[in-house]
Amino acid sequence: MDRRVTKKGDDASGKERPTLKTLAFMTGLGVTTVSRALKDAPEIGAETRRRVQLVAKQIGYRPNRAGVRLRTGKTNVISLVLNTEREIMSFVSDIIYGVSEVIADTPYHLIVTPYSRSQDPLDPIRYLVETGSADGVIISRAQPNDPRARYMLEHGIPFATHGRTEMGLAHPFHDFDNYAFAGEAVRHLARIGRRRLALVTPPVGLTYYGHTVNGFADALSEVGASEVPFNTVSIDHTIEQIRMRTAQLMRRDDRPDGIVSSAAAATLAIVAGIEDAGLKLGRDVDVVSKQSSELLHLFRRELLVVNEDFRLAGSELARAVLGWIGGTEPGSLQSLSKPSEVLPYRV
Amino acid sequence: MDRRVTKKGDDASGKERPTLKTLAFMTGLGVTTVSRALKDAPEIGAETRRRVQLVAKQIGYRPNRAGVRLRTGKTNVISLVLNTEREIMSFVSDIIYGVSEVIADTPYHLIVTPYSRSQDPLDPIRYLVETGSADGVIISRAQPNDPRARYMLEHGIPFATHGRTEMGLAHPFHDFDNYAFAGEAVRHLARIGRRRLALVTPPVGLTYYGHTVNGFADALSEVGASEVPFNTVSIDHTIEQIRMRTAQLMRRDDRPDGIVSSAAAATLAIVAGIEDAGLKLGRDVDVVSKQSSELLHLFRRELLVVNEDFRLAGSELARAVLGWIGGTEPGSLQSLSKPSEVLPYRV
DNA sequence: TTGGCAACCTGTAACGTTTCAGTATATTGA
DNA sequence: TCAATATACTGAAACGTTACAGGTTGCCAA
Repeated sequence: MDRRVTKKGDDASGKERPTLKTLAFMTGLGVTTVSRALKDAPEIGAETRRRVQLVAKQIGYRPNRAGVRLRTGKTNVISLVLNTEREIMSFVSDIIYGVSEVIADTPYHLIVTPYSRSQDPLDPIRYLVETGSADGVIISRAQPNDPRARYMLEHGIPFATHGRTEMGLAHPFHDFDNYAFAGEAVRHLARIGRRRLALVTPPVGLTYYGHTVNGFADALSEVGASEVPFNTVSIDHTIEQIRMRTAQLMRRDDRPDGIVSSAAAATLAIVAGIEDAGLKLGRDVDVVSKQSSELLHLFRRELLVVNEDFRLAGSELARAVLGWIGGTEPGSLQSLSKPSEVLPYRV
Repeated sequence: MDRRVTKKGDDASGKERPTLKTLAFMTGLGVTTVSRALKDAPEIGAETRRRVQLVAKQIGYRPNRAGVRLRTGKTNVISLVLNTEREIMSFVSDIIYGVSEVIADTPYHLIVTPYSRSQDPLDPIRYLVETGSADGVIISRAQPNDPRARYMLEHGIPFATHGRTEMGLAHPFHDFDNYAFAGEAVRHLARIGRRRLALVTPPVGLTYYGHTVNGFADALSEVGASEVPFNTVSIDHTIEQIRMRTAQLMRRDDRPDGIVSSAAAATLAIVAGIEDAGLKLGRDVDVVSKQSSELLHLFRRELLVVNEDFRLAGSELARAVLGWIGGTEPGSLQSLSKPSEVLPYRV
């Protein structure tokens, strides 16, 4: 079955989508000349160039992606690789929009490549590399020793990671300064008189787990507060688990009077746990939490929040991959975003 | 610049990605035969077919997308078109995962095509159709008279809408039964003694605005309760606006004792507004809200919720587009999902 | 024996693009 | 004046795939 409705020939009539051949016919030039004229090649006369570009614009010529891709191998695709189970909800939408903003006026398309719990996180990456499905890749949940980053470096495909790695290899990344966040959180709690602090960590194994834990520990000793260990949960646990274990913790005699939480969803559970234990937020205990949308202050006005902007992260990551694809030194495409101040309830 | 690192020739050695030519060389057959053997064409001998398929699997042959696309026009791409400003956060992530689940074991890729406030919603659709960038499209925020659906029908590109249209034209859709939701909500409120009800509607202009309003009105007269008009906001308004106007409403003498909310984010604002007015949820007023993740019960235990499953919506929409692409009658690819019961706080 | 036919396989062309290796014309240098 | 050279353009080939229009072989009926 031939997909064409009518035979086109060289006549350039009809409603078919224009190709280089159409342009060549209309301008009376060769296909090669047209192709080069459109990309401002120097060996094409200035007038010819303008003429071709004018006609191209007039008839709305758009290069055929399949043609380009087949010939050059360039896909004009950026792939965002996401974990279907563990990714934070607002992260997904914000980062997509952030990426979109940046690639909107480029020829790039964004494809979303998900993988699930059951799979090796390397699987989708291998697929992308082996099939050459993308010119660049964005991954999240970076690990200190990240096999995905290593694999992509080995195979020479440009990528950017959300979060840093610690492999001594330079690659683009964007990260939120979680060391600073945890530190600020501790200092703020200390400032309002809290001395016994607990931390609800990021998932063990991700790089920013370490950053957060270190920021927390360093600030603790700086302000002379003490830590109440709370290693039984991380923000990757379910709402129910976090809630239950927080309640357990808060019923103990040596319970904390301040908690630092690395994610908004976990914070909802933490607060529920606190209240399950019959305690009151703001009186018996204060909680500082990261959030990426303005919801926590509506939830409990007593919550102390620090904002992390995922849309910004998306934009930065997109800029970074595009930069690398465009030939910029990967080591220079790294950015770290500083946390906002700890914000108390605004009336 | 030629992208190939080494000249391949016909020798099938090296680390290049295998093509039909490679397979042809290895099996000693012609390229055409290999191509047909892989798609189980009847004019290929049974043994040859098995042999080719075996070799193909062994060396991990994967058809080149650009080749197929160029030759056949088939992109193997589904595009999800999203509004960057107005889309509900959890909607984006859940629907993406829902779609992904379905296309995971197909050759399809998912591309996300966003558009913003400033643009005509038809723009991205036109782009997709004109450039032939996708085999199928999923759109959200369906309107009774939806120019996007009309355009795609006219241009013969398969699509599915999240929400129904009312143009008398058959096309695939998935929708949540918001008429039933609003009705159930009203009946539940009546059952617990609420008589003066207000509705926070979906965005005016979307089809499900009408469904919701009608379900609300019909149930009101069924149970003999009265409506407190609250037309100054919809769930597309900002948190601040909803909060402020809810507070205003709740300070009036004729304030409602029951509110039905069409979205979780709006509900947070509504509750804040209620409390701003010095009233207490569950005592002075009850609120029934739709939600798509389990957060509202953590927020205020007194909230009454109905769950809407966006991941399911994503799966259904994907199945629908794929069905249409596969030749199924579009009119038969329609589904409506019934709301859960109104759930009070679970201990 | 021969013609016909089924079963199985093959080469060529085309999709739209870019690159390579030119060609034709005008311009320059001596 | 003639050759060398720069300028402006061109055709053919190739990327990997599929559709079309054959080609060979073997077998059977006449």
